[in-house]
Formats: sequence, structure tokens, C-alpha cells
Amino acid sequence: MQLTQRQAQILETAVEIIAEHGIQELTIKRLSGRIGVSEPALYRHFTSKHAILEAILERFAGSAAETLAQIADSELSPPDKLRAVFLRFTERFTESPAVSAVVFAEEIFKNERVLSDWVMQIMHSAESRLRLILSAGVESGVFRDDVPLDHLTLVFLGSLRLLVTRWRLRGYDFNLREEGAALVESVLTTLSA
Amino acid sequence: MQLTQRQAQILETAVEIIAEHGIQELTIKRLSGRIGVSEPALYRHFTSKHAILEAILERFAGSAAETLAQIADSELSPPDKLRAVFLRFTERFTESPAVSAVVFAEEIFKNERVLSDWVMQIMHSAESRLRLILSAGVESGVFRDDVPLDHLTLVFLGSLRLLVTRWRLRGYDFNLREEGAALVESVLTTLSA
Amino acid sequence: MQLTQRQAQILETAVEIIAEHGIQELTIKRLSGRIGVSEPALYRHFTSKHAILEAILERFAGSAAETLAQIADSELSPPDKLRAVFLRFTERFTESPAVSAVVFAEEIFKNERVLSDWVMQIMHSAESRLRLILSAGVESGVFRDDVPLDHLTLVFLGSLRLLVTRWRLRGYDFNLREEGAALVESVLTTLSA
Amino acid sequence: MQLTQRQAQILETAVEIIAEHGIQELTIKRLSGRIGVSEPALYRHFTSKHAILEAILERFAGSAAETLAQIADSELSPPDKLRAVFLRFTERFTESPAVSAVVFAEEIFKNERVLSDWVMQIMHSAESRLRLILSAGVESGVFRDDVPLDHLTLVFLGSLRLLVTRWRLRGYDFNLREEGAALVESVLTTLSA
DNA sequence: TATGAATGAGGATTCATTCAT
DNA sequence: CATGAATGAATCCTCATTCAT
Repeated sequence: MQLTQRQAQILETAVEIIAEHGIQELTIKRLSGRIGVSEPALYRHFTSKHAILEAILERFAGSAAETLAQIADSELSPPDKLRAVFLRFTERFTESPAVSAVVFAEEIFKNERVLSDWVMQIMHSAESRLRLILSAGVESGVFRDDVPLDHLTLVFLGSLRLLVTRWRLRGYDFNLREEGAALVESVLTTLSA
Repeated sequence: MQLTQRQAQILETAVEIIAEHGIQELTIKRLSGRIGVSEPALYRHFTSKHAILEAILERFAGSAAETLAQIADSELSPPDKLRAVFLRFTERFTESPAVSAVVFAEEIFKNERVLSDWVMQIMHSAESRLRLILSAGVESGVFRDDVPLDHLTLVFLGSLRLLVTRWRLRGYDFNLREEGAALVESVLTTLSA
Repeated sequence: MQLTQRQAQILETAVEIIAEHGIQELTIKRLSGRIGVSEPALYRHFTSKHAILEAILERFAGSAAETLAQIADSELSPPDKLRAVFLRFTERFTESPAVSAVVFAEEIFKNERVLSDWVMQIMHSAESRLRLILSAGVESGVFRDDVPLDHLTLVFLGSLRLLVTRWRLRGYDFNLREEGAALVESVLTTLSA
Repeated sequence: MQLTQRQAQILETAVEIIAEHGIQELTIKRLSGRIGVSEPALYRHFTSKHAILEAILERFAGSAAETLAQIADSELSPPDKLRAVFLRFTERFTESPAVSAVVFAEEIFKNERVLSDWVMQIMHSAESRLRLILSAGVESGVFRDDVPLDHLTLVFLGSLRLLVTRWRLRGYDFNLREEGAALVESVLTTLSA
């Protein structure tokens, strides 16, 4: 679904608000006020607040899945694929830090079943892809095989998540890309055979 | 601050509601209804909703800090200390799963500066303690020294967090203690020298 | 006032909506959506929603008055005139059931003084004509004279109205024309000298 | 369900508003304003606007059914029973004219399925009772048998309804009880054997 | 003639909180 | 200790209507 300029602006602004103040503060009033239009105006562009949240998720889910697929299908070695994952996501979040707030805070969509299911599904598919990469690495002997695949995934993803979470909570006060690049090397070190 | 029985009940119920439906659903009405008293009754026990959230945080912060201190001060070897951390926290969460929801979702306290600062502080002090344990392990040669200490901490804490998060999102449908025990062994394997 | 095709379509659709869902559901949005044009488009054809209701009333008022005049001025005997009244109206309603909903529910125009006055006037003039017919019948000895003329009118009109109301409430699930034809015979029987 | 004083006041006021301006004007704001409390105050007494309408209907339905049952079960002759029906209802409406507006305007509850079904059921049960009374009269020879029972019912009920409707539309400007008493005699005359 | 975008007013409802009892 | 009643502020959303294009 192609977004109009206004729709894109609305989503962007909504994400900003969530990042800054949490979903509890994402109200139609605040959102419209920030954009500079009246409240009803939003309803010309989205049928409901729910639809706005849905669109946010959809957009991120789409791009994230695409990014992961791209990396997974590339010719890179497994370690380089993991580096690429870190790189691409930290880059993305650096560009629009607000997105990280929305995406890593599953809590946000908690009380809208449809949305929380969506979040689960996104996480699940991301994990599957990562597992495949790690699995390939284990088989080719670059990653250690003395640890269950699931745990490798957990360690990898957990590290990335916590780094981003920390960055968020600290008000984006360090260079996520650089820290990410450094962290992934450490993680690769620990995961290497 | 010693809690009355009623106060304890209120906190417990509040945590349950948050765990089940997110903070957005934690309303005085719902809370009082679930407890079986009128809404004003709650104000006899806490001065405000804010105070309730604060108390929740305080309680967990206290017990978590105590637990960590105990472990840190024990005679255990560094790896055993890490095992103990996993064990104690997964036990705690298994006992009252709701607590995990509240504690690992920083988002929850986001829009109350006082509370979010508190969360930050708790996390920070927990990290410091972990870093000390890891540091001791590195120096004694049981943990690898080819990776920065901060990254070791991040990997360790990130894994634990993600495991708990996953458990929450899946509706507590697996045995967190067992999975935690297994995971910590894997993590220790990857972190060992 | 001659209606354009579009205007006629608008009125027809409005009447349908009212019949199906009540006036509360007659909104410009719903109306335009059902017709398949944008909301502002309606304002090309009617100056306001009020004007649409007015036009609906006007159209029915005109045709009803005409019908009644025609019957009144015909060469038929009084009983046959009453039969004709039943016949013509039940036919009209059968053709477009929605019209009955609008016309017999004075409530619909209640909160627009102009319109509710109009309704009153229509009803009043219809009654006058009926009274004249009945009066002629009384004088010619076919209708009973032991009952005040006003009551004859009330009985006649009340029966017709209730039959139509019942038909409406039952979702137009019986043959109004046939039932009307039967009922008018019964009514005539009771009104006959 | 026993009503509190406040609940009774709310229902009464709601009925008044409907009578004066139609349901479209029955808003929580207007209702609360008229009573002299804030809008949220109403929600302490009724869970929703719907519940208010339901209660209105329930109350009338109950009393109407009771009245009819009482009359039906009395020792009166069939004609006297019909007189009593007219009397009791015109009395009731004279006491609180607003009630007539609500009850005879089925349109009012149209777009709330639950309520409109309720209206239908009330009407249906009232009709059944009337039919029984008329049937007894036909069998005992006081009412004419040259007209189907259903038509007798329709004529009787239609007359009563139209009288009340007219009274409403004219702003209650005539003495309903007296007019009703006169009308019922005429109706009885026409229905007599 | 039609539309996309916008709006002020108002809709029902929920919120945390207060106060008299 | 507890409650019933109340409230101001805010929630999401819908309304009829306007205006530039």
C-alpha cells in the first residue's frame, strides 16, 4: 500500500511521539496538533488510531523482512551476514531513532491483539532467518557447535536488542553504529569455533 | 517502607493487570474492581496511581538489588555466580510471572520521569554488579579476555533478558527455570576462556 | 420544482437509508457513499441536508395531495373512494416501501420545526379530504350517522396507518395491497349504516 | 430492578427530552445538563446511553403489560374492558405526556436492534391480549362477527394510536382522556353487533 | 460537475481524583 | 476503612459543511 505524503508524515510523527513519550501519550489530539491540523483531519488519512499503529508496524515489518532476506540471500559468509545485520539495523535506527523505540518495545502493541500478534510474527520470522544463517555457519565450521543453535540465536539477538534498548534509554547519546560494529565483533568472537 | 496487607494486595494486583493487559489497562477502576473494593478505597492505601507504580518499582528494585548483592558477596566462583543470577531471577519470575512483564518493559514507566529514572538506575546498578563478577572471572582466567568487559556484560544480560521476554510473549508457556539453566550453560561456554 | 436525475437519485437513496436504518443513520457520508460520489458532491445538488429532507417531504406531500384530490374529485361513490384511497396508498408504498417509513414516522422530522410543521399540514389536509368523503357518505346514507364524523375519520385513517406501520415493522413481509384491500372492506363494514 | 431516585430522574428527564425534541437530541450532555450534573455523573447510574433507553422501554413495557393483564383478568364485560384500556392508557399519557412520545414512536428505537426487537415484542403481546378480549366479545355476541378478528383489533388499536399521535403532534393541546372516552364509545358503536 | 483536504462543534465514554458521609 | 456520587480533563471519533483545485 503506497502512502500519501500526509500519511507518511502522520506515521513519522506518531513514531516520534511514541519514542519520546511512550504510546500512552500517542493521542489523536497530540498527533494532529504536532502535525498542525485538526483532529478530524487525521481521519481523512487513516480510518482509526488502530490503523495508524498497524501501518507503522506494517512499514517496519516490511522493510525489516526485506533487509533480512537481502542479507540472507547474499553471497556473504555467515559472519559477514551477521555483521551486515547489525550494520543495517543500527544504521536504520540511527537514521530514525524513533523507530527503535516502537519496534523493540513489544509492550507498545500489547493491548491490541491484532498488533501484538503481528509483532510476534515479525520477531519469529526474523529469528528463523537468523537461525538459518547461524546454522550455515555452524556447518561450515566457523561457528561453534558446542552450543545449541537456539542459544546462539538468543545470544546474538539478545545482544543486539539490549544494545539498542540501552541506546534508547540513554536518549540516543552514543553512536549506535559504531558501538554496534564493535559489539558484533565481540559477539562473533564468542560465537566462533 | 513496610507494606500493609492491603497495600501488598494492591501492588500484586496492579502487577497482574499490567502483565495481562499492559499499563494502558491499569486503571484505578479496573484495579479496585479486581480487588473488590471501591475506587476511592485505593486512595486510603496509596496517595495516587503514580505512588502505586513507584511502589511496584521500589519493591522489585529492592529485592533485585538484594539478590544481586547476596550473590556477588557469596563465596561462589564467577561462573557459579552467573548461574546463580540466572537461577534466582528465573525462579523469581516463575513464581510471579507478572513481575517479569513489569520489570523488563521499561516502556511501562516511560512517561513518568521519576519512574523512568528509577528504572535506569536499577538497570545501571545491576549492570555494575554483573560487570564486577565478570571482571573477576576474566582476571581469574575463567572468562575470555579477548572481548571487552562491557560486551561480556551485554551478551550475558541480553541473553537473559531476551529469554525472559520470549517467555512473556509466549504466555509463559515454557519452563523458564529449565530453559534458563540450559541457556546459562551455553552462555558460559561462549564466555569461557 | 423539477428535479434533476441526480437530485432524484439522492432523494431516493436518502429515503432508503431512512427506511433501513432510521434518520439517525442518514448522514451525508453514508448518503454520498451509497450513491458513489464524494460528500461535497451532494452540495452541488442540494444546499444542505435540511434541503434534502425538505425535498423528500415536498415530493411525497405533492403526490399524496394529488392522489387524494383525484380520488375526491372522481365520480366514485364514497365507499369506492375510500377503497381507492387504501388501494392507491398501499400500491404506492408497495412500489417503494421506503417511502412509508419516512412518511408515517413523524418523529423523523421532529427536530426541524420547518419540516415538522410541514408534516402537520400534510396530515391535516389529508384528513380534511377524508372527512369530506366520509361526510358525503353519511349524508347519502351509506355511512352510519350515530358516530361523529371526526371519529369516523380517525377510525379509517388509524386503521390504514396501523396496517402500514405493522408492515414496516415486520420488514415488509406481507402483501400490503391485499391486506389493505381486505382491511378496507372490514372498515367499510363497520362504518356502514 | 428497583430504580434509585437519581435513576428515576434520569429516565424521566430523558423521556422529556425525547418528547420535546426527538431522540436525535437526546445526548448525554443535554441530559446531564438538564439534570444539573456533569456528563460523567450519568455513568455512575447507567452504564451507557443504550442502558438508559433500555430502562425507559423496560419500565413502560412492564407497566403496560401489567395494566393490560389486570384489565384482561378483570370481571368487566368485553366492551368495558376496551373502555378500561382506553381510559388507563389515556390517563397514563396525560400524567406523563412524554411517555406517549417515546412509546408510540417505534422509530425512536429503530437503530438499536435490541431495543427495536423489544418494541416489537411489547406491541405483539399487547395485540394478543386485545385480540382475546375482542374474541370473547364476538363469542358472547356483543361484537360483530362479520369482520375478521384481526381487523377488529387493528381498528381498535389504530384508533387509539392515532388519537394519541394527534395529541402529541398538537402539543398535547386537548384533553386526551375526554377525547379518548368519547372515541372509544364511537369505536364500540362501530364494532358492536 | 466533482473531489481531496480540512474544520469547528459535538458525540459517547473513560480517566484519576475528591469529598461528604 | 470504606463508599456513593460527583467532576474536569481527556479519550477516540463523527457530523455537516467549506474551500481550493
